[in-house]
Amino acid sequence: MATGWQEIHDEALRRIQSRDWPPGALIPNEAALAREFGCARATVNRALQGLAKAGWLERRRRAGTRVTLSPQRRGQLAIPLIRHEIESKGQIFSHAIITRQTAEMPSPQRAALGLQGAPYAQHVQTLYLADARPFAFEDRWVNLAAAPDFATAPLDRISPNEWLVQNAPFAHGTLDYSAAPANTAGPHLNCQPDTPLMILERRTFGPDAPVTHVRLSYAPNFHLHLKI
Amino acid sequence: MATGWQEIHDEALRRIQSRDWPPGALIPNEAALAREFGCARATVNRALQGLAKAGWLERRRRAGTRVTLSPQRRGQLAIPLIRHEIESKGQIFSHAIITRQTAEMPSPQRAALGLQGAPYAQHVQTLYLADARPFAFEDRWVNLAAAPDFATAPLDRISPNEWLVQNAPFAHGTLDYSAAPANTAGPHLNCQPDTPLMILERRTFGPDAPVTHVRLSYAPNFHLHLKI
DNA sequence: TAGTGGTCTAGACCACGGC
DNA sequence: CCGTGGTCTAGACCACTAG
Repeated sequence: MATGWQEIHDEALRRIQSRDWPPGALIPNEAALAREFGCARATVNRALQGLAKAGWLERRRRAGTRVTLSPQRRGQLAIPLIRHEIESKGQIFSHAIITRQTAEMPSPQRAALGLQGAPYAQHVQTLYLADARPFAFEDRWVNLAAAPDFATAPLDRISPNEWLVQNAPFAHGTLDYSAAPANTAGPHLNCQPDTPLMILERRTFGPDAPVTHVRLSYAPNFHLHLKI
Repeated sequence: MATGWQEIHDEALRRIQSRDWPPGALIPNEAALAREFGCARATVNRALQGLAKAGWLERRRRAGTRVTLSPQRRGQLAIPLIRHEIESKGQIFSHAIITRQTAEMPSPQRAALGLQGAPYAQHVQTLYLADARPFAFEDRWVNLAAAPDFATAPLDRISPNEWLVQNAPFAHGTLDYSAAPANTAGPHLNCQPDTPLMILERRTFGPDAPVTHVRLSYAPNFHLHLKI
């Protein structure tokens, strides 16, 4: 049996899920619940704020707390390093640099990152392997203005993915998953050009400037798994 | 300029991202930070708990608070109703029931839901449309033992998706995205059987029993978008 | 065992926003 | 206006665990 604010959290969630507090209903205010549970109002507040953040409740000053009408569930998607993703399955991780060159960033990537002008960038194609079998093919452009040291990073020893995580901490970014034919990534992943693959396009922004644009083609049978 | 616990949260995050507090480092304890910011320890605690929950800090009693070595970013993936997903893009939502019949649940779905025996279930195939164009094709099995009223749900007026959300609140579930050829969903989505599609397999469990298994084939060009 | 974070309390003030 | 949730405080006790 839980005690403290978690107990109130769990009991409130039970009442919501059991429709004891039906969707859209106003629930008792914090002071009333504090009396009911025999605790301070702050303890109730903590419990209810958690439920509100999780989407079960909607709270407004003066108007009180209501059960969300159609709770929109949120999935927590962990974005691990590819190395960790592979090692957590008990497989051996390795990577191979296919091409690496400094060049002007092409238009599509420039546009995706919102870059003006023609910034110099480094283009790296990398194959990630699990137990020496292709896991994903990565086509990456790095804005050298935001991460100048990347030009001399020892990518034979540390993958571009991991180097950037460790050396170019970022503030925010976007992920975009879609399905597409393997096309030119096919040969690297030992599949036909028309094989459906999961594609991840990722844009990463530092505090001041865009850092990198990545297109990652996962080998066939890749699954993106979430719990809700 | 923020005030209160958010100010401390933001300042701490700035110190982490700027490597003022480098990865792995021990940061000052709560009492010291409370003195620095001129506030109560509870206020510092609230700020740091938020950063810990977001993965930036690791906190342990007696050992203190450390900056996470390789912060694993988490994406928040909202799981909207398909209707809301479409309407939020300014399109008109509609749906059409393709098939609907009560039958014994087949093995793959039974296994996915962990069901023993041969429970009766309802099998529904639904096409979801945005502006009268195919958006997704759904193949769903509903465990009638967990949601008996589904057998008589007016699915011509409310989609299976929405009916279940409103009438069979669930405790937890799993989502599984992958890429696959359209196959038999192709004709419904106006594409060739070999067109790559994003597939969502979803399992939903109520407090007591498994509720439903869904395989959703999204039309071409569907993108799953996340911010991190 | 001693230092750290986790939590609770009783009270207070404030911000918001129905009415 | 005034009831509601949001937050802060000062202090207290507890749970955990490194040393």
